Amino acid sequence: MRNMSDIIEEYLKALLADSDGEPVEIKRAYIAEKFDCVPSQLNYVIKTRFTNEHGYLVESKRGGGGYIRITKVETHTKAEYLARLKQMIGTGLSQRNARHIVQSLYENEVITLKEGKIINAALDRESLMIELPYRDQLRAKILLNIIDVILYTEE
Amino acid sequence: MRNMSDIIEEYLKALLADSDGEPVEIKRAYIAEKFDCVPSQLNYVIKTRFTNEHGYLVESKRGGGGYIRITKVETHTKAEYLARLKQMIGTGLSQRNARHIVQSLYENEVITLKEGKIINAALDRESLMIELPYRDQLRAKILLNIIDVILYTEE
DNA sequence: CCTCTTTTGACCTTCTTTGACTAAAGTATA
DNA sequence: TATACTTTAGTCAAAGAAGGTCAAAAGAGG
Repeated sequence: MRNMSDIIEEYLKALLADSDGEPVEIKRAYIAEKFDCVPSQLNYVIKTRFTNEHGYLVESKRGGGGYIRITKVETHTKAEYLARLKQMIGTGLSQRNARHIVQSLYENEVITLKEGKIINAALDRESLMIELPYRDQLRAKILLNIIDVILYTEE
Repeated sequence: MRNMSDIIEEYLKALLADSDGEPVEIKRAYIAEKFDCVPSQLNYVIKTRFTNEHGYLVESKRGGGGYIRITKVETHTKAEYLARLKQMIGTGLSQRNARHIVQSLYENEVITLKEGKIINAALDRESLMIELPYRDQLRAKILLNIIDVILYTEE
C-alpha cells in the first residue's frame, strides 16, 4: 500500500497538470477531510515534495477565506546557474563580490539594469548599517533570498 | 469562497476606478446592508486595505448625512510620490507596512511585479536576521536606498 | 536493531467577522 | 440658546476561521 503522502502528492500534481500552468488553490482542511488525514499532513507533503528545489512556488493565507496556492515553475536553464551562485555566496558576502554577482546576473540577462540597481542598493553598506562580520552575513542572506525569488518568478 | 473583506475591497476599488480620480463617498451603513455584513466591517476593510501606505486618504463624518470618503492619492510626479513614501518610511518600517508600500509602488507602475518581489525578498524578516527595533530600522534604510535608485533610474 | 520517513496532535500565529459600547454631528424642542 | 434626541461613524476586544510549527510516536527498509 502506498502511503498517504504519496497519494496526496499525486493528487496535487494531477490538479496542477489539469490546470494548464495556472496556480492551484486548495483549502488545507478540505483536502485533509477528503483524504481523511490531519491537516498538518498537507504541510508535510508540501514541505517534502513541493519545495523551490522541486520547482514549485507555495503561497498561503490564514484566516477566513484562507488557502494554500501552489504554482509550478519551470526554470531549468537558470536553475543551475543560480544554484552555483548561491553556493558561491554561502554565509558571507563582501560588497565587492556582491557587485560582481549582480553584474554577472545582468550580463546573463537574468535581471534588468534597474533590477540590478535595486539589488545593489539593498546590499550597499550604506543600507546595511551593522558591524562587519554580521554585515557580510546579512548581505549574503538578503542576496540568497533575492536569488530565490528570481528563480521562482516567471517573467 | 472568497471572504467578505476582499469582496468589499474590490468593490471600493472599482468605485475608485470609475470615479476618474475623484474621491468616492460612501455610506457605511448602506454598504454594510448591500453586502449583508456589520457596519464595522467597513472599518476593518479600510484599516487593512486603504491606508496611507497603500496610497489612499480616508476622511469621514458622523451624524446625519455622514459619510466615508476615500481618495486615491494622486501621484502627481514620480518624484513627489517617492518623496512622500520616504517621509512615511522615516527611520523604522514594519514588514507589513513595507509590503503595503511595495504594493503601492507596483500599483502606481513605478516598479514591475518582479522588482516588487525582489524588494520584498530584500526586506523580508527572513533576510533581516537581527533583533527587533534594529530590524525595522534596517528595513527602512534599505527601502530608502532602493527608492533613491528608483528615483534616479530612467526606465 | 538502526535509521529514515511518515503520521499525528497539541499548541501557535494570522486574518476575519461580529457586536457592544462610544463619539460626533445634525435636528428638534424647551 | 441650551438641551435632548437621532443619526451616523469609530473603537475595541472576543470569537471564529484558516493555516503553520514542532516534536513525539509509528512505520518501513536495510
